[in-house]
Amino acid sequence: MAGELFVDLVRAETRLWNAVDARLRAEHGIRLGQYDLLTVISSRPECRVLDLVHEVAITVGAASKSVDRLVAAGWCRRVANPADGRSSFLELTPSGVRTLSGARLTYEEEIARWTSRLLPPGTLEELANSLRTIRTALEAAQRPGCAP
Amino acid sequence: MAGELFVDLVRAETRLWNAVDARLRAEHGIRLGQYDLLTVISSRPECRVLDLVHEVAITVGAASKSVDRLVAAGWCRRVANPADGRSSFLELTPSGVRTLSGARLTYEEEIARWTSRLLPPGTLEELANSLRTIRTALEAAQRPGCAP
DNA sequence: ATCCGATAGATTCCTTGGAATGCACCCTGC
DNA sequence: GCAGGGTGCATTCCAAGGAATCTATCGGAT
Repeated sequence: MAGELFVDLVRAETRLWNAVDARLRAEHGIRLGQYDLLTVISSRPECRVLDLVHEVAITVGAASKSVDRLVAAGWCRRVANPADGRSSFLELTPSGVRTLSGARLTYEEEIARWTSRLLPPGTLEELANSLRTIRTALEAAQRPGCAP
Repeated sequence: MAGELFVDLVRAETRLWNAVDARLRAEHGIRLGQYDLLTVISSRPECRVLDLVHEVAITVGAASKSVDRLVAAGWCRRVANPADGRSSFLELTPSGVRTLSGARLTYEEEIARWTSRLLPPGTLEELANSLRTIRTALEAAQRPGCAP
């Protein structure tokens, strides 16, 4: 039954998310969701709100409000997009860069604790490949213009 | 880097959750989170609110309110626990049983579409094993009385 | 140049989850 | 038996996301 695999996927993701979130909040004062968004912003040259939407699969409204919070926290700012007056480019502030790089070790360490330190290298690699395959297939299907 | 695996895990889970949720809502009028809870309740003989909390890793308050909604939807009821006046046992109503079994095919089918129909059997099995290993390790660590 | 549909995103309302509090009820020591 | 701490759950308050609406802007057709 595929359903059992799905339940394990959901439970593992939930608990791993909670574990990483708890450590990031306690040690760096940042939520995992925010860390995630900052990472996306920092890795894309001219990142807009819509790019966050497509990357993390939340609604436009939620993304817009999340960015508001990142801006309020001083980690991010909106700069005018000269080529399109409707949108802004998002970029990290120096404080955002510092927070992100300061939290990275905790992030990687806590994840490694429950993945690479738990599974042998070959198994780990196959896990990574399988998850990427599933992710890629879903992203391709959920991209604009796929009604059925 | 373990972080990349984690991102793929989160993105795959989010999008797979959304895909299954959308179909369950459209075809059976039930949210995936509710389907999940009903499944847990139906699979445990004397299920209490706290059992849901431990199984799906949400807070007591959230679980209590989720059960309220299941009751309001007519899928579930609380029956007095004769051995402990503080708690109730949760059980499905006939309508809950019908809804659950009616939705099961959609659930399994949509999940299979992105897992067993996407990966060869051996890879699939190893994916299931890895996820279960990670889940089990996290559940063991997050169980009552594990402060560090 | 202007009109019109499409797009980016901000805003509003509603639902849901987390954290903290309150309140029975259980259980142990005395 | 009855005080006092612990437990199970409901409730309250607040933060965050989804859906729908609204506004400004873009881009193509005329």
